Amino acid sequence: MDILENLNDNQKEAVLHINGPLLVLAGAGSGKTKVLTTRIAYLIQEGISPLNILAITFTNKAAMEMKGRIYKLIGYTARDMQISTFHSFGLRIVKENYEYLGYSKNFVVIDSDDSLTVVKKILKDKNIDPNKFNPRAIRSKISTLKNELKTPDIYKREVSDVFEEVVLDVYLKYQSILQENNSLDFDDLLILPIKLFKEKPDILEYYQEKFKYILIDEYQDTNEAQYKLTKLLAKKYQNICAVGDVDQAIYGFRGANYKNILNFERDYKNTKIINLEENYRSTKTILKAANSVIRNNKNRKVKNLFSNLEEGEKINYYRASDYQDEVQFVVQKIKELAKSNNYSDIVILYRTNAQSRMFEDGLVKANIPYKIIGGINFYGRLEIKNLLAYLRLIHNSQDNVSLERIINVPKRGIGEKTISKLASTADLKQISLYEAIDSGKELIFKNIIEELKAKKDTMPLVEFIDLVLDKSGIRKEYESEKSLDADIRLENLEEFKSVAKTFEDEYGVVSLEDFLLNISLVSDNTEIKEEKNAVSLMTIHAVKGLEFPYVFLVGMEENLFPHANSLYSEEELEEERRLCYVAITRCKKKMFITNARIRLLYGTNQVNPISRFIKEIDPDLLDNISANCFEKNEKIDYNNIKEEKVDISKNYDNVDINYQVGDFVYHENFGAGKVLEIIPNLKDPTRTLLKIAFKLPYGVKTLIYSHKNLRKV
DNA sequence: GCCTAAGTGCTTTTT
DNA sequence: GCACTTAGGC
Repeated sequence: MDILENLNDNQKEAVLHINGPLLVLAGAGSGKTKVLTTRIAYLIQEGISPLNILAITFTNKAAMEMKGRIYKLIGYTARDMQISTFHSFGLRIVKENYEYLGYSKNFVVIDSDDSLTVVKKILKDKNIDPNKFNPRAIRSKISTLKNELKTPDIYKREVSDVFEEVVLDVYLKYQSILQENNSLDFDDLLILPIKLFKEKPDILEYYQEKFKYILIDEYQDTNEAQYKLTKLLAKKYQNICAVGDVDQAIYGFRGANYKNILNFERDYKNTKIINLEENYRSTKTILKAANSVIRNNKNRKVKNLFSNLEEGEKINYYRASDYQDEVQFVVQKIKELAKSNNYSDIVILYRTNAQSRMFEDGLVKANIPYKIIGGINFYGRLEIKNLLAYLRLIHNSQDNVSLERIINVPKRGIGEKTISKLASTADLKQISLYEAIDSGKELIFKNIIEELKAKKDTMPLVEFIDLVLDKSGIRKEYESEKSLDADIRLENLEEFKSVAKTFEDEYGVVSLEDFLLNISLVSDNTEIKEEKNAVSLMTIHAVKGLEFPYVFLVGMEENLFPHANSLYSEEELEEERRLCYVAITRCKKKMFITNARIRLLYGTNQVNPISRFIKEIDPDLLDNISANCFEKNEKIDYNNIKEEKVDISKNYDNVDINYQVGDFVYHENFGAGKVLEIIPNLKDPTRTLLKIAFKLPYGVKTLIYSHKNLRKV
């Protein structure tokens, strides 16, 4: 089989380039993954050992996908090469060099939840008011600093206000706590290898020899640490192939710097640059829409991405009355599509995870199978986190964070007092909390852990997990509760066992250590419940790299998308726009864009303007559909009226018009309505409220509202 | 130490 | 709407 068969000239050129730096600027849908995978296959075909190849992606999903495609091309010869995310690559390096880095063998990797817990604890110990200094903000600042490779020492020099002083203070303590607990956070997985490589040239050289051929996907999304890490590794042989697209840089918020890709030529002499500009994915209409949006970014290199596919259908744009209407529209359209397509051809994309729930409800009611990708993490569930904390503590008794989490789970009558007593003993003797336990109810707990510790290597993983569930009392607690909630938790624990089972099946006998380390980097639960034919729901960030024939882009309102937090920064706004570009370019055949006139957000009804991104799309490409309103003199069915208040705090306007009950009115956002009641405000007549019935596509809704944006008809 | 009720503040996106 | 925190009664 000729692996070069289906490539165009530029793609072929990229594949055939073996030695020396190569930069592939690959527009959306231009066959980027194809180039990467074929190139790897070609390298191996040309006699380069798979052991010498390192390919780095951003998500586990992308890594899996890439592996699969290479296997398809050249079979399992490819098994020996390293395809992983930056973080799992970092983990590998740390695992191979933990001693030099000052950790012991049973180190654990903590997730961002745990690191937040650590920050909160530090604030408490230092008597810093978490209401004044937001723990999340502090954690995220520390993470940013770490990714910028700024140690506390370096940061000290630039601290300029109280918040930063607090950050510095917490940062120092945070690092020492992690070290004491023999645990690393995600950021350490990038920084520690860099530290190692800088301090130990011989070790660096070993890895340079090992990974002579390096491929980096989504190079525009690398942050300082990732950039440094690659640079160190590629320095000797310069056989680095970076693939990326500046227009798809969407991780600025976590320190990614798209300029890394622009500087590639400067960093690596004699770089060969290849542009991939033909899009094989989307119809002309969709590509034009994407281009018309991204064109509004000032900070970009103009490029010419084109499609030779058919013109295609126009983009459907539906401006719904409210979120329920928006959901109904989407559900309706999905039903229509499902007549001649698979559910798996359809994706619903939103800006924030919080938006997923209402679509989930709608799909459940309509009996449409769906899967949510990302969002509330399987491993983030309480029962799973607790079980994991047990496993971690059994594995690493230095892990104070895990101990505190579960010493009283299920309830054993151990409270704050006992823990602080333990903490002071531990502090005094310079030992861990676990080691400090010597009496009382705590000792019973310790004995359970000791017993489990002794058994951990004597049985298969799944059996051991069962044992932990039994001995800890977790299972019994949920079983005796007999509520739906408890049943779900038990089910999740069973699910966790099947994760372990799959892991064992794949790798043979595995140690608790390997299992824990492996699991710490898996964040998305997509692979756990493999639903074959289902509509996908995910954030736009999560959809990067994927494609679907039918795409619903929902919630296209100002404040939501672009998100309220990014409205005041040109940089962030451009990132939002790139995000929109990513969303549109996922679509192969037909796209649907929706928004809602009233949106239930944070518990109140809000009214948001239409997203600027919709306005940036050439109107000729859009097919507008709007919600119907009701006719003058139409009878209102008062039996089925839902009454809702709109957040009217900003909506007062001077009142000149005298409305009367029964008047027909028209409102910019809600459409036609009828005045049902006038609610006077005696203190301030300009603040008179009206109770108005508005007709929405699925029924009548009553809103209490001011006069703003309202007129008589 | 546990439980409940009431109060508070906030929510972008991910490894 | 929610998760999270706090106060107060048991």
